[in-house]
Amino acid sequence: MKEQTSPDSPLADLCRQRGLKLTGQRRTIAFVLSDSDDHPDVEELYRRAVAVDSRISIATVYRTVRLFEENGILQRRDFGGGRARYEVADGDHGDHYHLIDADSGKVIEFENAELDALLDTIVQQMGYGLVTTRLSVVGRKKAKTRGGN
Amino acid sequence: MKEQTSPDSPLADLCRQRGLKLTGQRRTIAFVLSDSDDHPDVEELYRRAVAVDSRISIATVYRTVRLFEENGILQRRDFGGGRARYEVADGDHGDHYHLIDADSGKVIEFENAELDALLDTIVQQMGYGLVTTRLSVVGRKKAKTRGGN
DNA sequence: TTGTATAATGCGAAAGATTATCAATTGCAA
DNA sequence: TTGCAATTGATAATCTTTCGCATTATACAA
Ligand SMILES: [Mn+2]
Ligand SMILES: [Mn+2]
Ligand SMILES: [Zn+2]
Ligand SMILES: [Zn+2]
Repeated sequence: MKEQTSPDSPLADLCRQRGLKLTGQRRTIAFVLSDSDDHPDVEELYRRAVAVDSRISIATVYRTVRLFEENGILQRRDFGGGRARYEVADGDHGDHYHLIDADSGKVIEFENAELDALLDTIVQQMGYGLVTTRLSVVGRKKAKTRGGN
Repeated sequence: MKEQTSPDSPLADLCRQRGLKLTGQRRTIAFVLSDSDDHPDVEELYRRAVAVDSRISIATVYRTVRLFEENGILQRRDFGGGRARYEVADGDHGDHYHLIDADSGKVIEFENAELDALLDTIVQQMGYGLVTTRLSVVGRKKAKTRGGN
């Protein structure tokens, strides 16, 4: 008789690899995260998790998100607005950056090797080793056609 | 008979130029800000302001800091830690960036024209005009000498 | 499988930063 | 100097996140 409420997911496996106890709630939150390709805040994660398994409290989402971040499974982002937002940590490949549409708030990801290198060089020249880069740019869509949307 | 508690300052002049009513509290906060070359949070600004003129409440510091930011006089910074930090807005010259020492928390400013240009180019190529750059890097001091401090 | 030690959860309270409320005060234009 | 809208101080409210603690579930050994 199966009782498992949420399927396993890549993040659930990561959980095990880190030796974290895999509770039903964590499995559900891991599933929701694996299934997301945006940058939800805790409130939004909670909504998505409850839709999968209603036996979850927001306190556990807060706790799990923190645990996952401490274990390198999640990355916390700050796009302003006063609440933390989360996404699955980049694997091996380089970090990515975020462009926020000033009008819509939409978040657009981008990678740029030159930027990676330049930041590293700058920090090196200042006598430091680069630990973390916190970068997001806010932009406004250029009107390509007159009277454009 | 003079009653003016705080001297005028570059920021106080800016206040007038923007048509903002120049109250005693604002003059004091403007003076404190002009006098600072670091990145104080509101609590710290409050301390410094009270040292100059005790007739100031923290609510007014919050209000003033917000007003100044909305008027381009101040820039709000987020170095993590949950509280906003402030500094006088860069005048004409380009923005600067911040390197945070991972161990001491010390904030080191730097400018880099190549970085300015690269960010602008990247955003342009994505079809946007650059509005704001939010960038800070965390670094750890390289040991230059063995056994170094 | 069953039992147990331990870690995790749910719920509400607490904390910490910032904003809102509102009566009293003040800057400033007339 | 007056008048009045804008600002202030004190404090309550709000918002996000963390804590405390009794209850429950997981991992693991018997
Ligand atoms: Mn933030
Ligand atoms: Mn912050
Ligand atoms: Zn992203
Ligand atoms: Zn600075």
